[in-house]
Amino acid sequence: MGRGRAPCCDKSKVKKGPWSPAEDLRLITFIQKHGHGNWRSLPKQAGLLRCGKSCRLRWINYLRPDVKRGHFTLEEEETIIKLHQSLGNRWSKIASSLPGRTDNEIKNVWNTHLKKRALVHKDANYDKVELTKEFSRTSSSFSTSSFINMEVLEKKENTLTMENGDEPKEAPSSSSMSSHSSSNCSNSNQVDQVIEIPLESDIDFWEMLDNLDPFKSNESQPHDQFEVSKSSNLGEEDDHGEIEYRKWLKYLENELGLEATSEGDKNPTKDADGQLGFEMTLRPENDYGKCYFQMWPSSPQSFGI
DNA sequence: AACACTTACAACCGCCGATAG
DNA sequence: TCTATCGGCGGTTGTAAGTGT
Repeated sequence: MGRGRAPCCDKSKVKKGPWSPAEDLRLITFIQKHGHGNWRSLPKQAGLLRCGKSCRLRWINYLRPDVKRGHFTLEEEETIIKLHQSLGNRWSKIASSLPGRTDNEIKNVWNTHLKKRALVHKDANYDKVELTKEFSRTSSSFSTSSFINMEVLEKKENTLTMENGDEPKEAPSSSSMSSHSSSNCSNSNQVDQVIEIPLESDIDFWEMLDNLDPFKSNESQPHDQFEVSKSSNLGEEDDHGEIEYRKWLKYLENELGLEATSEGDKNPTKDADGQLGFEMTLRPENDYGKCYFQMWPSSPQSFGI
C-alpha cells in the first residue's frame, strides 16, 4: 500500500448531514461516561452511525459544555479582526484567544461579517458607528428545536472534556437558550450543571428513546409504570407530557448515572418562566455534581401549560 | 402567496504534521 | 527510514431561515 491516504471511515456505512437530538444525546452520554480517547473507534462504541471525525467536530463545535454560543460581543469581534491581521486564516490560533469560541464559528463569523468590515476598516479607517450598528444585529439563529445544551455553571473538579489541562471556563454567556435556565441557576448555587433537553415531536428522537433498553423492557407493561403523580404541581392534562418526562428521568438515570436525592426531586417543577425542570444528583462515580435538568416543549401549549 | 435571492452556519472534505510500529 | 494511522486544521459546500420583489 502506498502513501495514499485511506478514507477515515466507510462512507457508505455512515450517516451524514445534520445531527439529530438523539445522536447528540448518545454522543454526550458516551463522552461523559468514557471520554473520547479514540475518535475513530468512538462511533462504534457509542452506537453511532457516524464517522469519528464527524463526532469530534460535533463535540468540539457544538456539544462541548464550555462552548460559548450566541452572537459575538463587540470586543470579541474586534479581537478577531486584530488577530486576523497578524495571524491570517489561522482560525485555531485565533480561537485560542477567545475562550469558548470555536475555530469553525470564528471562521464563519469572519466570512459572513468581519471580512467586509475589515475591508471597510482598511478603506475608511473603521467607522465605529457602523460597527456598533452591526453589533446590534440579531443574534444567530439558534435551532432551539434540536438543541441539547449542557451549561456548566459551577464546575467542580471534574473529568469532563477538560483537555490539555484546560481550566474550567466561566459560565457560558447568557444566550437566548441559556436564559431559560438562569432563574433556576441563580436560585441554587449548588447546582453544577444545567442540561437542557428538547421535548419535541422529533420522531427519530422519541423512537430512539423508546428503543433504549430501559424502555424496551417496559414495552409489555403499561405506561403507568412511570406512574403519573396527580399530586405533582402540574395540571392533570399534562399526563402525556409527564409520562414522556418520566421516561426521560428513567433514561437519564440509567445513561448518565443520575439519581434523584429524594422522591420529591423526581417531581418536575416549573420556574418563573414556566419551564419544566427537575433536580438530580449524579452518582459519585461520575463526580459531576448536582444537575438541574430542564425540558422545554416546542411550544408551551404542547404541555398544556 | 409564490418565487428568487441572500445570509448564516453546521457539517463535510481533503490535506498536513505528529507519532507509533 | 518507511508506512499507517490519528487528530487537527482550513477551505468549501449544503441548506434552512430570512428577506425582498
